[in-house]
Amino acid sequence: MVAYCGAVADDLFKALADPTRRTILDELTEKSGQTLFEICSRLSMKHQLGISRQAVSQHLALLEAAGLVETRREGRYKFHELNTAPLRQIAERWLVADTSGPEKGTP
Amino acid sequence: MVAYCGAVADDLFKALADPTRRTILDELTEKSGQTLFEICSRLSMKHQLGISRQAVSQHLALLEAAGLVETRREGRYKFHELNTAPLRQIAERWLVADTSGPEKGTP
DNA sequence: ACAATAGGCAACCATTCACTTGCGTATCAA
DNA sequence: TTGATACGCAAGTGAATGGTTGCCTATTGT
Repeated sequence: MVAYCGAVADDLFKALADPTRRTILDELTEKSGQTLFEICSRLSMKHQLGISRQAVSQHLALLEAAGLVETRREGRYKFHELNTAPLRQIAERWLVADTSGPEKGTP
Repeated sequence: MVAYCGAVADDLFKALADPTRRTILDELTEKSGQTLFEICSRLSMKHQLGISRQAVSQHLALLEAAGLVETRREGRYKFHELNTAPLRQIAERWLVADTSGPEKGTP
């Protein structure tokens, strides 16, 4: 089972590489099911991010491609919901059978 | 406690954004304490990565800056060891208090 | 019907990034 | 000492990335 090593993992890690996208995930964690404008407002108000609507839209598209965000349309509104499932693969890739702390200095 | 939201997290996620660096982490997971040339050989042999020594060195520098790799010199050899500690922050950031599966379709 | 709202598409620009190339330094073996 | 090994530093290059601007479509309210 090496599914997480392919292009899917690439999309996932690339999506997480940007601080703005991580902040969007934070916002969706706090309140899932927000519209584009709602996310824009929160980024501007709470995080002082002077960013255009289109920029946020592109970020959301990347997050959706990575499977971290799922969308649902209702009329002219499009709601964005967080999906944390892909995140579970990350830790499992390198934390396999290693529940101990970091063994730095040889004791 | 928002330490994982700062520049440290930025280094961490940027380090994980590259597939070659993730492969290096895989190799160090399999055998920790490899030298630069050893890593180069493995990338070339096992993963068919036609990449220069300097490129690998730069990747290792990034991984070290992210705290994922720690080094130790012995003579002219420099051994690279994996440190999985920073990875634990990732899951904790968005998987907080959500141990259930992904609730996609409402059942 | 008409205007306002919510969002999408595409081109362009500036920066960053991965990688190479070339040279330099330190350690070890002969 | 001489040469080979292991690694570091720095500049340059091409591609990818984040962001903006401009225009377009669809839905909603009056």
